[in-house]
Amino acid sequence: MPSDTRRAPVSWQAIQADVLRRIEAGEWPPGAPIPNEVDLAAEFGCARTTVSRALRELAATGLLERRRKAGTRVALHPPGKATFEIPIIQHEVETRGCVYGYGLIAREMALATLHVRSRMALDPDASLLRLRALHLANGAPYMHEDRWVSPRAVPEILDVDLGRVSANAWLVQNVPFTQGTLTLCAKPAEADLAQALGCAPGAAIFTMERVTWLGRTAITFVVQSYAPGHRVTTTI
Amino acid sequence: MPSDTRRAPVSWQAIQADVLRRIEAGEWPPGAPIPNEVDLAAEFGCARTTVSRALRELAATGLLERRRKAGTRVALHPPGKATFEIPIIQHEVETRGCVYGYGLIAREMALATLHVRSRMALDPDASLLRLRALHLANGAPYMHEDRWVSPRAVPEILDVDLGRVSANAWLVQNVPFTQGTLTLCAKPAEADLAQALGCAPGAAIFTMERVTWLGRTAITFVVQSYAPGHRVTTTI
DNA sequence: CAGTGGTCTAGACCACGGT
DNA sequence: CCGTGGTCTAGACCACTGT
Repeated sequence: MPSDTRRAPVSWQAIQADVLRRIEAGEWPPGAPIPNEVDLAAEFGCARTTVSRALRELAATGLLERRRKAGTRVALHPPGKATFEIPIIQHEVETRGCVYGYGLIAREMALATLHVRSRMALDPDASLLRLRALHLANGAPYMHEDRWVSPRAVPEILDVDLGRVSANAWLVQNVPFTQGTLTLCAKPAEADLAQALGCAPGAAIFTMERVTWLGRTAITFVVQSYAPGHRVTTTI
Repeated sequence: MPSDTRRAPVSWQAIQADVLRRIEAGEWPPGAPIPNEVDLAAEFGCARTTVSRALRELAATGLLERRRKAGTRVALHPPGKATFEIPIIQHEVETRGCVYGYGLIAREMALATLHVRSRMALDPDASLLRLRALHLANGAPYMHEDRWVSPRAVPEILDVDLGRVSANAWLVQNVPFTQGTLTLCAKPAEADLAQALGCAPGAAIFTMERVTWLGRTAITFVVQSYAPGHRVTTTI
């Protein structure tokens, strides 16, 4: 009976981890070339495909730079891309162990302002659904939301009872989006925003502005203003 | 002579684009299951591996949800992950068409505060290099940086002339990092920060706090406070 | 149990881009 | 030119999980 000469398969995660280890250990310093895929495959005793898979993600995150013929190098400028998830507010609040609450402040049809039109790439006569709402954590103001929705993109929203379900939640469950733009900044609280959030006028407010698109049609533009002290944490 | 029956290879990008198109078109609405890999491979006339590759990235971005046996569905909560690159300040300023400037305000060895120690996982007696610096755009304050560097992790930095090269730039070009934590928030400007940035005390300041790690060793902790009006834009 | 995604293989061809 | 990464294939086995 012949001996079973098959190796245990080598996982791409294992290779990735080992490459990371060598970089951390200084074995492959920034800027240094690393062996090509064929050699690495031989060293690890696996198919080249597997090495490729392992290195692809490292290159995607920017830790490695790959060019045909030139080979693969440890990036000289570890570019550090940060990713963070756009939260579903209710989940976010409940994750912090608080009771979530929601209140609709205003609902109206309105002509888009110039600023909104430019962000959503709309015609000058575009009429949008404008919503202002407050999200609560344990009854305290958590985030104020000023939202514009295009009924042309999402006609169904006109029939939704947005006093009960937040536009955020409804859109998330009913309209997929394929692209989005997110802008982060700090703003002083305007008088009415300060009143809604229950903070002093001029307080430093963390603000997220978001436009989401389905193909080439803008679905919604929203300015979310968080109560003072809000922090967003992500991993690089 | 037999006719050449080979098909042109089907690229995973093409499959990915087509899947996206169907989702955008509403053919596969949120929550709906999509055909399994074998069926899709048959439909596209390619190997299952190629379909897998196409769908993997869509699942990674959260547009699709995949579970063994249950199959693949269009995500009900398109979670929207935003990614943005940690900028090299000089590049960022120059990209905006401004002349970059840099000034070191203070350089000292100091015991880490409790806050810094906890963020960097340091011993109570850890002595760190503390730097305060100002980055300028066209001579105007652009960003104030309060940085702590661990000489244990990066002893070479003690010999660098940080009056000429910013710690940011030096670290980026000389020390790779494998992990990092980024916190974003809005803060009112303290008196000395307001003076450094040339703004009113209490102004809303966009702040990024960052800790970077090489393996399990914290390299640096930095609080970057941007001049009022700063905005960060990313794509989802 | 059985269907589905996850992964690995060995081989092949191609595209890019230094030399 | 020709080395390197990028990709596709056809087949196989495995891991997870809903039924």
